[in-house]
Amino acid sequence: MTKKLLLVDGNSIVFRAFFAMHTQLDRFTNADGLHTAAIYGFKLMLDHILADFTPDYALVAFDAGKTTFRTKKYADYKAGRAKTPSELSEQFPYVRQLVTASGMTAYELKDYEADDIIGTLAKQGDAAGFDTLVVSGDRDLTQLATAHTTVAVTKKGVTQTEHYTPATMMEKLGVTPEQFIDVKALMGDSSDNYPGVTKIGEKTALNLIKEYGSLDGLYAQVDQMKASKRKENLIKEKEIAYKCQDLARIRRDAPLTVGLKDIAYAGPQEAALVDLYQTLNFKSFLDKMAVDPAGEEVGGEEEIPFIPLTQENLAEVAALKAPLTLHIEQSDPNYHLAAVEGFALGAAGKWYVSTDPSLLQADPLKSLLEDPAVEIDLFNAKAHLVMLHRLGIDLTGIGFDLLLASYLLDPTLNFNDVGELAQARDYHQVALDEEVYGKGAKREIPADATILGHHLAAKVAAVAALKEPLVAELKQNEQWPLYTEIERPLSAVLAQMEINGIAVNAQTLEGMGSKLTERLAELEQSIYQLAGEEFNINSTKQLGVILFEKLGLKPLKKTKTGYSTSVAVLEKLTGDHPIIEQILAYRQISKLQSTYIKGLLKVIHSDGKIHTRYLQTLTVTGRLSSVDPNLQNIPARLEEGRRIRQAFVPSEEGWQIFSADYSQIELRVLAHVTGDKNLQQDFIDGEDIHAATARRIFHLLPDEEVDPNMRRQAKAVNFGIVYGISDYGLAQNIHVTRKQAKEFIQSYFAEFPGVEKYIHEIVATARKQGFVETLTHRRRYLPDINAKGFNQRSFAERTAMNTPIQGSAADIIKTAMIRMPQALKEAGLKARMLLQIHDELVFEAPKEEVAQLAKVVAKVMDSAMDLAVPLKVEEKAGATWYDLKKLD
DNA sequence: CCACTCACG
DNA sequence: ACGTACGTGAGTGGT
Repeated sequence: MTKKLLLVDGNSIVFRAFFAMHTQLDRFTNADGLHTAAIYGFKLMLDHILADFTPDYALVAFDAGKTTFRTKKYADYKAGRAKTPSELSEQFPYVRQLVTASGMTAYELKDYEADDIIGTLAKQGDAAGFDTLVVSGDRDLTQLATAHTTVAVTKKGVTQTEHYTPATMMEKLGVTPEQFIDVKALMGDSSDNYPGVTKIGEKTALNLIKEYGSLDGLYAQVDQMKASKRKENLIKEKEIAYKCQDLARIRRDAPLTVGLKDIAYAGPQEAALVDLYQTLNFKSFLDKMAVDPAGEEVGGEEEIPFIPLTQENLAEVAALKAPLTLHIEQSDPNYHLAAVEGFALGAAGKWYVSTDPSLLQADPLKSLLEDPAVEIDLFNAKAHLVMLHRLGIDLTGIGFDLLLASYLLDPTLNFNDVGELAQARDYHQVALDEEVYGKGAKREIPADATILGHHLAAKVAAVAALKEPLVAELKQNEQWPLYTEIERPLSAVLAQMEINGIAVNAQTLEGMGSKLTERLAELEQSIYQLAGEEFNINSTKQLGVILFEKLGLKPLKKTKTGYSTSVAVLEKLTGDHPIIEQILAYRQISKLQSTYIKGLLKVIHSDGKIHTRYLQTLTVTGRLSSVDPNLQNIPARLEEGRRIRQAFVPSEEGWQIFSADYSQIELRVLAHVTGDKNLQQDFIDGEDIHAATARRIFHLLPDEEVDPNMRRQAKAVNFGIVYGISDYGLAQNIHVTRKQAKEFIQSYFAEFPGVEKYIHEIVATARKQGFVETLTHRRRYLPDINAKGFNQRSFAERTAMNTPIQGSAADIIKTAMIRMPQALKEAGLKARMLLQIHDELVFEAPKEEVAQLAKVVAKVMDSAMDLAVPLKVEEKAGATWYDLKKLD
């Protein structure tokens, strides 16, 4: 058997682990206040690799200190680096202990970096005929790849890696590992503070090395290059290039004091590991070793005890002391249709479990669930509200919703199951649904009632166990009011809207469908004729071949996998060939047919209505999303698609559809949060906001008219501001040069200085605290705000800007929604709220109620939050969702 | 299971 | 020097 050698770049992996777990920094400390997140992440990664690779020899290399032979040669190398935060540096000694306790050698060498230790040993490994795996968070190490050395670079997180061999490097970058050094020589490395050649980035560097083979090859022929700024730079900075080459090259001959024979992998040293885990308070790793935090042996996966609930002992639940914890297991994520597989309920460690939903409907259990004074804790309140409603039970006293709480603490984490969430929180007494039920088509409820019983009991136990820490975190984040006053009451409002559903006329849809089928057939024939052959028009791959190879049209844009055939591309080709128009029409109609006609017909329930599900814990900004079906993207912009809305009708005779939408809510929020006086004044004056913006940025005189093109451009600038502006993006959008776009933006900032100031401040805030917040303290972490990749960092910066705007607008409409049912009731209205589409609420109401409804709804929406500018609501009513006409 | 395209705010 | 607008869900084709 070939021997296997594992070489780990300790420093870079620990850094990665630290930043990957940065948002959870506070959760990972031991009893002495030592931060442990990076140690934890490092261990996860190590276990992953060891399980995967099973080495015979293993070493983890660390950097020895600030000075190395590189800094001695070049004073600037790695200069200007931010100091390692103390939360991280304090963890390194433990990482080394962990390495040793894991049976591996930890090693550092004066004057050398970890890279050089690894490079040297990898070379020795190759010479000895070993298979070597190098693991690092740094892509520079890919230069070490050979036929027998693979380099694994961590991707997002720590446990996912991307493997580089000479072959995959050639495929991905088009250069050999050796050539990669020369690429670095030209492009430099900003994090290590060596510049490379001016104006040469990764793309250009790769192309040059591909063309000339090497740095030497390039300079041998540099005189023959055609005259250009780049040529000048290359010649002028030849010395720099070679210096950078020297810095980038990892040494393969470092004077190591260990050799392969010294670094045999010894396997985990249990006693040392247990000791260390106890110091660090790593409960989950102790669990895995079947040792409790005090050092006592426990039976690894302890099953949670439960009491089978039956008709006979049902009365016992009346004696349970609130708060109760409840979990109902669904057969399917769609709780409007799912069957109840079983449920668990109890308090203080006493868990009753049953598979018989009729027990829920029997007293005393039913009364308990319907008693507003009895607090019920659970995971996903809305699902429980809907399912219990189907059983005729009106759940009232919701206390703690684990799913909702977790979402508010970090909306980027998405959990579908108690087990996933619990494990992420280091609670390991509950299995994943996937482990118990299997996944996909193989999913099955275990026939053994005891297995199911333990699993459901484990779920309620987990909800109960996680309540206190999550509540504490919400309070610490100033998010408790957001939870109790917005999200928790909202879940009941949403449940009611979903239960209401919206009536859809299937005949109307079918009628439209047959017309569309005819038109599709015509278009299809005409496209085949123009193409000269039959093909699948829906296949972008086949379409690309027809357009760009057979018909010789110009491929204007590429995607990862081939030619782009998106609308933007096709529109530019209109006029070059008659087939283009036909394809655009085909696309439009086929979208309507498959997504909206067929798609909606499939999801009409037996009551003739569509019952969507709003996902309350999905988006990172705080908006809702809608699934099964998505009722937030029913066509509106184009007339042909808009007609789909004719099928959405009131559910009762003599009723109408009524809709109220916030006008320009995001720009109003912008005016509020930036405090910009000019923007605020424009809203207070109540003018057309895009026209007002145009007046300002184009410096129009008071008597000059705003022409439609100016207004259009100003509107695009306004959108751009909300999205986190860039000249490039704006230029793309309104088809002007980047220079012009830049001028528009500068002019905008000159007119709205408060907005410019806000943008700088919010980015600085994000950098400092690691997250941004909305008006209600809804939070989003932005770990990439300090990323070294320009793209990653820029994206985080735009997000820092956009999230408070989009998220605060979501806060406002959510507040209005919560107050709506009460307001309708007090006004004695029968109207029902049916849909929310981000800035719009859709209702159905008796025709004679509409005028009064308009007043009530406007008042609730206007006054939802007190901003520095007025909120404006536009209202419409009509016989169907299509026929809405403005009121007033 | 991912990439592409396109529907919405 | 880098190379994009922010946030979503669904249908289809192709591996």
